[in-house]
Amino acid sequence: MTESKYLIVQNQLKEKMQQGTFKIGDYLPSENELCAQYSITRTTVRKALDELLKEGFIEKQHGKGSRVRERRKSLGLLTVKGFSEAVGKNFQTVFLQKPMVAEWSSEIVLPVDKTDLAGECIFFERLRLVDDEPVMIEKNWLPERALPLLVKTEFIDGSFFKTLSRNYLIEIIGSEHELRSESANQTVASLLNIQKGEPVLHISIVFRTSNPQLNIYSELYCNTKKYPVGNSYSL
Amino acid sequence: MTESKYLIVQNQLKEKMQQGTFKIGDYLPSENELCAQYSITRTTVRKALDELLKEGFIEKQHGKGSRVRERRKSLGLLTVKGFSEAVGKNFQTVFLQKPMVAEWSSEIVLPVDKTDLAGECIFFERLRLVDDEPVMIEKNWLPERALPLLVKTEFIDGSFFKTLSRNYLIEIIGSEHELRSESANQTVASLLNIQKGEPVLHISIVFRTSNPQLNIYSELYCNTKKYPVGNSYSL
DNA sequence: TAGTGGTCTAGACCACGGT
DNA sequence: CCGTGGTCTAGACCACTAG
Repeated sequence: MTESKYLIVQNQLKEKMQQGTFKIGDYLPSENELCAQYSITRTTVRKALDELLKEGFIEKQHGKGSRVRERRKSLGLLTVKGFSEAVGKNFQTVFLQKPMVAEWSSEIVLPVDKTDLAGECIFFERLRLVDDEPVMIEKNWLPERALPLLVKTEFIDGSFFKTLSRNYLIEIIGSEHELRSESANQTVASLLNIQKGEPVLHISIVFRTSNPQLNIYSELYCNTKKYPVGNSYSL
Repeated sequence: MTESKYLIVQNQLKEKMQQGTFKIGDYLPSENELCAQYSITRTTVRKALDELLKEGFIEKQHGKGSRVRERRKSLGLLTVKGFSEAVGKNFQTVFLQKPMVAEWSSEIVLPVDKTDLAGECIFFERLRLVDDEPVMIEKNWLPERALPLLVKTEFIDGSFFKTLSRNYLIEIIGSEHELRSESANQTVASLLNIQKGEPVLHISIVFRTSNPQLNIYSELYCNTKKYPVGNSYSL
């Protein structure tokens, strides 16, 4: 089965937006121009644009045109997307602890599966910075049996999720979150370069993956003063 | 301007689903049957069905038909599930301010549409309690032109979203969030019955609805000490 | 007024699901 | 096989935006 025409148009436009050929605020070619370019009818062009609209890539203005929408700039978490993909620019990740075998910690807020608790645990911890300012501490625990080689693996582009997908063909299929506003303790405060007692956003997550053996437990501590945590949902 | 044909079909089908003429799991009339019933072409029928699909009312099965979907799944964060559905038991809602005409407030964090700002604004504010303890302040702003009668409307089961769906046939189709951990100011602290300066979770939301004229702007302030904000995501 | 997107018609062929 | 939804064509007219 060959790819349908509207999908070709849709994906080519999407690529051009992601690659910067069409920048935020730019108008796409008009529907009639796209018809000509691809030698297809307006119905088909509109189908492609409707999909892009639905996915939040563009906005339409009657009488004017279709424009590339502004993307969310904040930390876009609480979804499947990790930090690397979410933040626009000037971000940096520092390992406070590279993946190592460790104990299951009582710091994990959400309930840990019994079967996970029964086995070994891998732990790693990272500090996320934007413009050289620390904004988030990220602690992760996961069962060793699911990813035995992780301790020796370099992360692709510094992204854990990308590494999971590329090297292990594992995808995130769901997650549970709990959010709390807390006063920073000494450790968190000094890492985030704030005063002890200042409010931080504490996010507890369990990621469910396409490998039923692999749950990922994360505790995040965010300084939201400059960079609020963002999320957007469509459909 | 007269209502477009696809909107007529869409809304009549929606009504029949809400009134139980079509129940969950039922197949809708086929596209060709709908064409005949309304004396319109398939393109127009499909436009109506596509909208219902987008809003989560139906699911389509190639070769079989369009079926009334099970209830909406939980969406992004805090989303469509308002407080009423989200918390298990022993909860209570108190109006601090019933819907009234007001000014667009600078308290709204996310950008307000120009067209919204140009018109009147309706505001209402509620306090949510669990076991008689206040846990969340919820402030809402929305354009008056979209829901002119809201100021006189009683909410169904105390739920704003349920009222939107049943009385106005409007569904939430997307949302954007920003989360911050903040120190409570005097007003927030006294309403939540905590000390000034204690950390609170501040959530800013824009809900997008199936009525393009209606965006809902919300600012939430949560005491997360006992009741963290939860969320789960699937697929 | 010219160009844009919004709606709609009346066809056509294909791919999928069940008989 | 038939009926379903999925894709697509080649037109048409309307409503909105802007010069």
